[in-house]
Amino acid sequence: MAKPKLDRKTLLKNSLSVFKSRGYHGTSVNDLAAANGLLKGSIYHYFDSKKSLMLEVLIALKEHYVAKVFAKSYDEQLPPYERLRELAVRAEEIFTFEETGDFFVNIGLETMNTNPEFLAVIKEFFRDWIGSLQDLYLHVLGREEALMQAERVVAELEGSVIMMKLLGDVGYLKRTSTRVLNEYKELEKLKLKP
Amino acid sequence: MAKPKLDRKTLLKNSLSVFKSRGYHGTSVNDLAAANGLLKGSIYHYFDSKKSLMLEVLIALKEHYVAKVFAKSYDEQLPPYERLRELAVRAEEIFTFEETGDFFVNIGLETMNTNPEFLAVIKEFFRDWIGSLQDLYLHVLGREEALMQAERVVAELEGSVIMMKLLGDVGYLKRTSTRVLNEYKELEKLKLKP
Amino acid sequence: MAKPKLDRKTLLKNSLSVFKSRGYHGTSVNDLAAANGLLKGSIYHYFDSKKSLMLEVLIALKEHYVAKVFAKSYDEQLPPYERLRELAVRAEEIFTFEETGDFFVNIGLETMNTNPEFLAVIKEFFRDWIGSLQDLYLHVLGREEALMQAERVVAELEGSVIMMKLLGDVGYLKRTSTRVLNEYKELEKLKLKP
Amino acid sequence: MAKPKLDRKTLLKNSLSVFKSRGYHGTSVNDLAAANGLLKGSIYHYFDSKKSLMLEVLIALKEHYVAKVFAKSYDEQLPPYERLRELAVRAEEIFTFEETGDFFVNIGLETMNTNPEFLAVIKEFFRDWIGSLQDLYLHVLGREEALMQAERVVAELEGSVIMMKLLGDVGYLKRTSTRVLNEYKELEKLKLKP
DNA sequence: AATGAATGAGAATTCATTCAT
DNA sequence: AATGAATGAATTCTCATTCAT
Repeated sequence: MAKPKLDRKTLLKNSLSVFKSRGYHGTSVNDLAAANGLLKGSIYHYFDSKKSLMLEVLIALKEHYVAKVFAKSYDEQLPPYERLRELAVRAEEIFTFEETGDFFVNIGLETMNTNPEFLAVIKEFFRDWIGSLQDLYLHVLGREEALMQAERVVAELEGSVIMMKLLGDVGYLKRTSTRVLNEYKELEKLKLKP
Repeated sequence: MAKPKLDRKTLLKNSLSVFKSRGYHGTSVNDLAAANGLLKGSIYHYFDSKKSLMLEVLIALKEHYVAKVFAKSYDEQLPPYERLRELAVRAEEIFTFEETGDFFVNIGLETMNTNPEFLAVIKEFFRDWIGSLQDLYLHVLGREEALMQAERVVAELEGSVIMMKLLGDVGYLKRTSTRVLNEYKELEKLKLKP
Repeated sequence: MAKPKLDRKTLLKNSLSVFKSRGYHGTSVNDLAAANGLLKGSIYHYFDSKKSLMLEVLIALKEHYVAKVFAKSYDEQLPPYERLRELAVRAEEIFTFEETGDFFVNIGLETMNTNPEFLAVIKEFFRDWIGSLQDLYLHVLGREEALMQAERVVAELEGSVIMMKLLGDVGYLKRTSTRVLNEYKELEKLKLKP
Repeated sequence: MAKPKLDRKTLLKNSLSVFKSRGYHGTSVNDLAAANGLLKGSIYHYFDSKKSLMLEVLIALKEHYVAKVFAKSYDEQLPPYERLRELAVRAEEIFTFEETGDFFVNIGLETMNTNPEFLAVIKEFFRDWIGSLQDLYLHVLGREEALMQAERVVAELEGSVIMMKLLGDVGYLKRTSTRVLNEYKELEKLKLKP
């Protein structure tokens, strides 16, 4: 009774979606197997442990963001403001529809004390995100200020997403990203005629 | 074998401190009993279940904030800016030293899907906090804008605390609260000479 | 549904008898619990792990031998030969009826590579046994020769027990202990008129 | 991906060496496959089950001893004492370097209660060994005494090997085989001038 | 012949909860 | 009130075995 040939990508995707809705501790290996149409023991064909599966999920997701989202920041085809706008649009989609954006925060907070190995990947995710934003802010601010601004924007977005989730109010994120974009425009103006 | 009578307040405090450092699922009833100098079975003299204990902890903590922190907003003895400053100072203390501020976020995110009964209390906490800030912003802004501003501030603070925790960078929160206070001052100026 | 109050001694005895007939790996925690009239999970009230239970069984058994059997060697009430005879009689009983004598060998061989912590206790058992025999041989031999003789006797007895077990022939042990006793008598004679 | 045709002999040899170092229960089918450069599923092309593989290993090993070692006893080219010496030398090599001599004892003790089918082969091994020694002792002793002496020697050797293994003392075996040879010489002398 | 996917039973262990004392 | 024994369901993980390709 073999066959269906489950490729790693789908497996990670299915697992991610379970982890997303149940958290790390709340997800059992049984849940993960079921989400992949397998029986409990069979998941160990693909992974050594629940821990290593989560780790791979985190890494894959992080890499997806780096390649597909944060990369926009460095797209020389577009003017900086447009790049920020694209980032913002993508972020909104991700957070609102894919419900994936706060995954790193959720898992990070939940497992920080019990599974520090996850934290390394999560930190990388945020550093990459901040780095890509800092790059955009360098067009309108000095090095030091650009970093602080990037950090602030990430914190604000994450804060918004969390409030959105907890309070069930979809407006938060929209308002935050609009504000960020407007502020960027102001900074551009200031830079032109100081 | 001192029998310190174990009043409800200490019991909740001890339990809170365990939940804080281990999360909900990560905390065992054994941990809770031990933190109170009891053996596992004995804690059931005080509570029906782990769930109901957590619920009571959340409620007590929320009420503590309402009475001791958010109340500052309505303290007519002080000018609005000073009230905000007091709130900010307390918030910083709470988040940085007591590590309690993000408790609601942590537990909320961890248990949202598995224990929705907690979410009600968590929502109340945030609505109260936002309400108290809105009251302060009403001194310098219209109703609608004051609400949005209050919501934004809470989101920013929570975002900062989370980044602080995950990235291990203590600066975030300090900078955020400084910024919030400065912006308030700007709003006060704007209002005086429009 | 609590009560029966299982004392540690019976628990160890029951566990020993399961380990004896099934070996370490062949014994499941379920077996151990059942042998004590408990359900699987309940055994963890008494022990941290299967490993630590086995360790305690080994230690208790070793101590029993030291106190109840090997002690005979030092009994000044009896002449040396009589002490050896008592030791031999007890050994025969132990090996033949209690089927316990080769427990240390069995477990030692089975777990040597996987659980080296057991080996320490097993070595102590054999060193104590050899030590007590050496003491008896000191009455008729020099220090060095007494040790070698003691080691030899232990090896012979263990060899006999194993052959007995594997080949199902009860004679082995009897013959070995008879021979050991006779040889001791010869040594005594030799010493008197050299 | 060399396909070395994997003849039965190598397969059994590789499997033996895994069983030797991990025991029966401690060896997984995966280990056995890996030791033969195969993947788990593939080993079932060669064998029905782990059990039947072990059985074949035991049989092959026993036959090897019969043909290559015990056969020495019947070598009319040599005087009896020399045959015993050759046997002793080979035994020492086997026990000390190949670590194979106690394999029958190890597996026998470990599986006696769970896999009695192995025991038959193990018994044959010992009976053959004893038989070959008895044949040598018939040159110097009567039938009954020769058997007892042969049994005793085997028991002593096995006992020595086990003590050697458990206590990590290499001297045991050497001393035992030297003693056995000396005693044989004494018996020869006794027979010549009674 | 060899593989790799899948199985399903069973392993050790954890844990919230109950209850007689 | 407090205890400690017991439960039983759930959890992570292992493993011998099967079978389509």
